[in-house]
Amino acid sequence: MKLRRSFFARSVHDVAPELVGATLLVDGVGGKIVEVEAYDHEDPAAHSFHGPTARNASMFGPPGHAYVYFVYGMHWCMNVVTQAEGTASAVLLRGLEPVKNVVGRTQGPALLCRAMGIDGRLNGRDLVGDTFFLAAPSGEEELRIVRRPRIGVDYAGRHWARRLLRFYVHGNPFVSRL
DNA sequence: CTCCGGATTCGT
DNA sequence: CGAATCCGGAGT
Repeated sequence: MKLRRSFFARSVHDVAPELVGATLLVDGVGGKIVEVEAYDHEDPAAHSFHGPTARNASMFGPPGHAYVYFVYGMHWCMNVVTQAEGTASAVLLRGLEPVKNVVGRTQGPALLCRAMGIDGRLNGRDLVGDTFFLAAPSGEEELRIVRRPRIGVDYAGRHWARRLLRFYVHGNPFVSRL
């Protein structure tokens, strides 16, 4: 079942864990999301924390759209925008299990984007579409979800750095790190 | 306008 | 642990 707008128009804390197990399709390339991180609109680690800019504009846009950003001068990372338009929270995709036409490694936010052919062209694109969308988990398989602190956000301060905002499938080999 | 450093990855 | 390599955001 394709995920609808209403799925994304909720708190990022509800959406993030539910995205684990969902399948992402990008122009014929597909993979199952096995690791994500939640970025709350009040989180100092969120790119939206200091207000809207040209770079993070799509985070402030309507839910169910992609926020794709360029980092370290060489990598693309993709987020799924959640909550109401104007409330900039998003879910970073960090690990993906190849399902269809995926070439290369998918462990880590940047490798995932490279393997799926995701780059700046998809920034701001609607994820509730025909060739670009997310599908809910089958429901048949049992998913043991692990909650852990996020990767690389120590600068956000103890409180936010320690929060369990990283979610992944227990034991899945496509999770970026243990 | 300059400067710092990052939601990373890879090689040493 | 440092390099690669770009640009947003904060400070001067």
